[in-house]
Amino acid sequence: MGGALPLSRAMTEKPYHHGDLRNALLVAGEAELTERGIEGFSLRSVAKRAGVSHAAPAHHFGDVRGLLTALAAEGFRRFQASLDQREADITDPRERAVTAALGYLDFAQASPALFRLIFSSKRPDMTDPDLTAAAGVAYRHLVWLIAELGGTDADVAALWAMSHGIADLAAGNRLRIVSGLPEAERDAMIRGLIDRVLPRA
Amino acid sequence: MGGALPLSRAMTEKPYHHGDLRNALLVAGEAELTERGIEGFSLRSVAKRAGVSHAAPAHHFGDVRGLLTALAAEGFRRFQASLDQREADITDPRERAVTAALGYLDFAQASPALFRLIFSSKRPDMTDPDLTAAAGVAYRHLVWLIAELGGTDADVAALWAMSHGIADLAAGNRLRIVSGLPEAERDAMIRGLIDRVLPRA
DNA sequence: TGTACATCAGTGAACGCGCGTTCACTGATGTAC
DNA sequence: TGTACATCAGTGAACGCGCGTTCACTGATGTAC
Repeated sequence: MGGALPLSRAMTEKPYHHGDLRNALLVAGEAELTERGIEGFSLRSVAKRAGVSHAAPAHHFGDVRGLLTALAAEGFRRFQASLDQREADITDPRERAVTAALGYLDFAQASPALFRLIFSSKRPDMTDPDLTAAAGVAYRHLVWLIAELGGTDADVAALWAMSHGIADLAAGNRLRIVSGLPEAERDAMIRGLIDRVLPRA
Repeated sequence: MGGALPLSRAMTEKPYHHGDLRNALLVAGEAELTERGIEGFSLRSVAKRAGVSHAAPAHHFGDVRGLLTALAAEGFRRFQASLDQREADITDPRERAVTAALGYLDFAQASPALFRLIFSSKRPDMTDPDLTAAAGVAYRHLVWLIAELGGTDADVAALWAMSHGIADLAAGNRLRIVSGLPEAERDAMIRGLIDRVLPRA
C-alpha cells in the first residue's frame, strides 16, 4: 500500500462549530452524574467531557441549573421509556401494572444517578415547562394503569409507593433480595410484591 | 437598681475550650443538612454555625467525610428512635408493624435531609463500625417485626419497600396523598397501605 | 451566482469565591510527684 | 498543696484548587438582495 494520504481538515481537526453540542452535553452530563453523582456534578467537568470550552454550555443551557433541569426532563422521558419497553405487547391490565414496576426498577438500577436526580434532588427547576410536562406524562401513565384496573386513588398510591420503594432501595444497593438475584428470580420476587398492593381481582 | 456589676469573664467571653464541641458540631451539621442539603454541605459552614474556627472540627472528626459519617450514624439512631416512639406500649405484632411504618414516615418528614443522608448518599463511610452498628440495629428491628408475625424474607422486603417508598416520596414532597392530609387521615391512609403488604392474619 | 451583513456558537482569559486541608501556634486542662 | 510538664482542643494564616459566571473576541453559518 502507498503512504498515508493527507487527511482532510474535516477528518483531523474538530470544526469550530460542534453541530450537536446540546445533545453531546446531555450525554456528557449523564456520564458526569453517573461517575460523580449529583453532589459532585460540575458544569466545567461536563464541558471537558464533551471536549468543549467550559463557557460553551451557557449558549445552550444558560447556567448549571438549566443543564440539570434539561437532564431531569430527559431523565423522565427515559424513565417512561423504560416502563413502555417492559409493557410493550402486554394487554392484561393487571399484568401491565406489575410489569410497569419492573420497568421502574430497571431504570433505577440502570441509571441510579438519573433516578435520584428526578425523584430526590432539588437542583433541577421543577417549574420548568419541559420538565413538568415530562413528569406529568409519567404520573398520568401511572394513574391510567390503575384506572384500567378499576382502582382508586389509594390504589395509585399503593402501586407507586411500592414500586418506588423497591427501586429506591435498589438504587442504593440496599435490597439484597433484589440486587443479589438472577433476573428471572428477581422479577418473580417483584411480581409477588406488586401483587400484594394491587386491588383484588 | 444599682449600676451593672462587672460580669465575670466566664459570662461575657466564650472560653477557649468549648466543652462540648463534638455535639455542637453534630447539631450544626444537621442544621446545615436541612438548609443546604447534602449537595451544599460544607465543613467550613458547619464550623461557622457552631461559632468556632473552621479548623476546629478536624480535632473531632478528621475530615468532612468523618463528620458526615458521624451524622449518618446519629441519623440511624434517630430513625430508630422515631420508630420506637410510635411503637411504645403497642403489643399486637401486626399493629406494631403498621406503626413502625408511621414512625418511618415521621422521620422522613421531620428530617428529610438526614433521611437522604442515611438511605441515599454515598458520602458517609458505610464501613464505619459505629455507622454499620446503628444501621444494623434498624435493620434487625425490621426483621424482628416480621418474625413476630411469622413472616418470611419476602414479607420483610414487602414491609420495608412499602414503608420506604412512602417515606421517600414524602421526603421529596411528591405524595399529595400524604403531605396534603391532616395527621389522622394521613395515618389512616398509611395504615391501609401497609396492611396490604403484611402477611395475611 | 456573488456579496454584504446579521446572527449564531464557539474560545480563552479573567473575576471573585468558598472549599478542604495543613501548619505552627497558644491557651486550658489534667496528671505525676 | 504546689509545681512541672504532657496532652488536649482551640486559633488564624496560608496553600492550592475547582467552581460558576462574565466578557470581548472570532470563526462559521445563514440570509437578503
